[in-house]
Amino acid sequence: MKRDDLKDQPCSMARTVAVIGDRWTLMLLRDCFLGVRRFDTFQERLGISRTIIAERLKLLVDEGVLARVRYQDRPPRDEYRLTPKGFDLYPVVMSIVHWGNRHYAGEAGPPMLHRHRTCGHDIEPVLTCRACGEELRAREVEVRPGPGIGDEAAAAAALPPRRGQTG
Amino acid sequence: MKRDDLKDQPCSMARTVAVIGDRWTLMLLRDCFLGVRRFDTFQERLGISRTIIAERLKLLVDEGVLARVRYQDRPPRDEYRLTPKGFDLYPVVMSIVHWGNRHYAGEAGPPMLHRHRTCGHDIEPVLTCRACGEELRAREVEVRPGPGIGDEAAAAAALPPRRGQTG
DNA sequence: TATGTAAGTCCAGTTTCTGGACGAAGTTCG
DNA sequence: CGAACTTCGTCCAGAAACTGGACTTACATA
Repeated sequence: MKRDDLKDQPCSMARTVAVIGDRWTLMLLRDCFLGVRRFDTFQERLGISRTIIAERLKLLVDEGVLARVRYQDRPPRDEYRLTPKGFDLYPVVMSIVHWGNRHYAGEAGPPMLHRHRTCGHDIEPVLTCRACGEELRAREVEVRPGPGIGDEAAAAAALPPRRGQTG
Repeated sequence: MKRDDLKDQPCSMARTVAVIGDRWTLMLLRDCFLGVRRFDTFQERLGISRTIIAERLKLLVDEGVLARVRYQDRPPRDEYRLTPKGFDLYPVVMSIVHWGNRHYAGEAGPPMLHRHRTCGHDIEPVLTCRACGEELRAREVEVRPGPGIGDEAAAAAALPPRRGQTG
């Protein structure tokens, strides 16, 4: 398996990971949700090679996660903005942040605080089922091959033998 | 910025990404939630170098995401199981899968289906606020430096100038 | 004794990532 | 005008990570 092969796997996790499953891409997305839009701001905040910034931003634009928008003409300057598809990544980003808060905050507490404007409380995010509103727990979720799995061989290989929670 | 520097950043996203922000680590976690526990099963399903499998599993064990548990003595054999800390990653994994289902499912539909045993419905996961139960949207979340940010310089650098949604 | 299984380690070649210099296209300053 | 500045990148050579495949360990079975 190579990096690009992930895109072609009959697995939504693999396909997503092919796009955003990379240290710097995830850090770029964090900054996008914090309102960063310009190349140099990304570069200064991350402190990594401009090559990588350019390459990752290009990938995210190609995938429709970010849009390159001209914000002035003379001289021509573009900025990078989250598309609706990009905004859909908010649960991913927020879940990652929350896990870090829970397991890697020091004595003092979390480095950043999140407040829900609509209710005024500090946020503890919970992943719930749209249908019943209950919190989703791995053990209460049943996974099975779906219509997009491909052929029977793929379906057979999708789940490991004799067990199953998620995927 | 190098890979290991992420661990020391005053940012929960960076600290989490330092542990799980890697293509193969994320794919390993997918398999863990599907019930895979053995080295060779991971290797066969992912089709990548055994070196990488060993290295990533070791990292996850060192970080307390997986536990290495002996399941037979003669010959000695260990398996890898999610710890409670590892199970806490379920929202991360499920959010990633859901984004893939939403944006990368083909005509036929998603490759895998998830059913909520407790209510019987196919799952659409939603990230909600524990306090008010509403769906979390980036624009309704206010971010500010918290107690664990470190010094004032860190707090000033945490948010980009003049904007802010998440982090 | 030969073969098989589970869980790794080791190695040399390839690919990717890195920091730092450089380029392009326009504006502003003196 | 000409020099310096801005913003957004590209280019390069060295460093690091990833790759497939062979090898190792420690038992079991035939």
